[in-house]
Amino acid sequence: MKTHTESEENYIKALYHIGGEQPVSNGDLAQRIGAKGSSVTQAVKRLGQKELVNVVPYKGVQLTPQGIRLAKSILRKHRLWETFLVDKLGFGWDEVHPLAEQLEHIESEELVDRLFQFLGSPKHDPHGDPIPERDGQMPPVLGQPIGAFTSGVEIRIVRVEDAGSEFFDQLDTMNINLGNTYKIRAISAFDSSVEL
Amino acid sequence: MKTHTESEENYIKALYHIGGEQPVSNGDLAQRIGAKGSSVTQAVKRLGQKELVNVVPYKGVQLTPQGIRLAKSILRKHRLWETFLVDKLGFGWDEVHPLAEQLEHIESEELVDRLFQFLGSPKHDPHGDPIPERDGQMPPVLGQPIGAFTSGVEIRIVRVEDAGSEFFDQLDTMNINLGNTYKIRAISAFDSSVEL
DNA sequence: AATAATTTTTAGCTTTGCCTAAAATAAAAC
DNA sequence: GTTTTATTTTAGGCAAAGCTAAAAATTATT
Repeated sequence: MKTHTESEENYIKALYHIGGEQPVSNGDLAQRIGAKGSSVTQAVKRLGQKELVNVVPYKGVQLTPQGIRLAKSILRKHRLWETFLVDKLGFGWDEVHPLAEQLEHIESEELVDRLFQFLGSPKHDPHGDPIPERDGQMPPVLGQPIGAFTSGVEIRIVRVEDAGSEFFDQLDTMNINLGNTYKIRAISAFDSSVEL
Repeated sequence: MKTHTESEENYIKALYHIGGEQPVSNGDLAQRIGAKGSSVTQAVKRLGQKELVNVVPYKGVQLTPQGIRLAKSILRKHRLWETFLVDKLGFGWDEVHPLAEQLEHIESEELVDRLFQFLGSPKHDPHGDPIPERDGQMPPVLGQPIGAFTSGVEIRIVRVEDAGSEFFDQLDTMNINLGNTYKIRAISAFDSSVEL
């Protein structure tokens, strides 16, 4: 596995995040990366030459099998580091993302393997998201969307999907935490917001 | 504390390693970095504009107080990560340098503080080198150079100075390890090599 | 189907960081 | 104290990544 630049890895990650194995538009990618469309056009051209993506001009970009493998290995590192930061260093689960974003670019197979061991071979990260295995397999996603439940039912929060830090802050001030159990008190018919 | 590129940090680190607070020649720096002299000239010019070094053309480069502070903070991170890799992940003390070289560029004061705590506030890294404190103070250097002892004396190895991996390999095959105790059997008058 | 609006690409510029080759300066040797 | 040698700097190139502004292609609207 060759060595990639941080920027390249960020594109691969973004691609996987937005579209998974499906094609993604230039615009969506640009927005996610936080760069202008013209920069993205160039970037994906470079990725295309490295066989990490297939590019159809004016149509979209799609990860190749190689690209998917890389994306998963980055995700694996990201989620392992998040687990480390929370479980071992005592960070809050809602403040580790930016740090993991740096750590995920460290390259060393052995480091990842040892970290995995050290953390007790976790299957899910502190947000409840599945950690890809060495071979790219994905553990099952935990739980069900909160909208699947009805009023009065008791639920335990096992996963909070990727969201902006404002949402995390809100959960924080509302004292809602992963792992806790709540009872659904009411569900707004208007905007589907849930009262716990 | 602004944010610096990885390359910049590598120059600062190299400068501190070769010359400490003293000026360093373009050539020495080039050799250490593994780049050509012309590249170094440019690089130090950039560092000069950021007030990290003082440059006297044709004469040498010297770290400013700011530069020294940065150098120490990088060294602190480097040595803390090495400690982590050895103490927690079980790496050999002679194989962690390249990894620490990547990890030392992760930027987060809080991460460093928490890591320090997690490791039990260590004063020295796995090679026996002092870990700079938060404020830049340096714990005392352990032990004395092996040349300071005479034949027949019992010594314990507490520190192995920065050396190439060939030297580490040699120690490995000779079964010499940090922390172990040995008796000096003979000292060669010819090349000062020591038999343990 | 033709025009308008949106999206994507191309063209050209900027910075970082490295390179080679040539010019300038400093150090060493005669 | 010149001259030769070694070191350092300048000049000009190249690749990665970003930008803006203009051109081209696609999609949407009448």
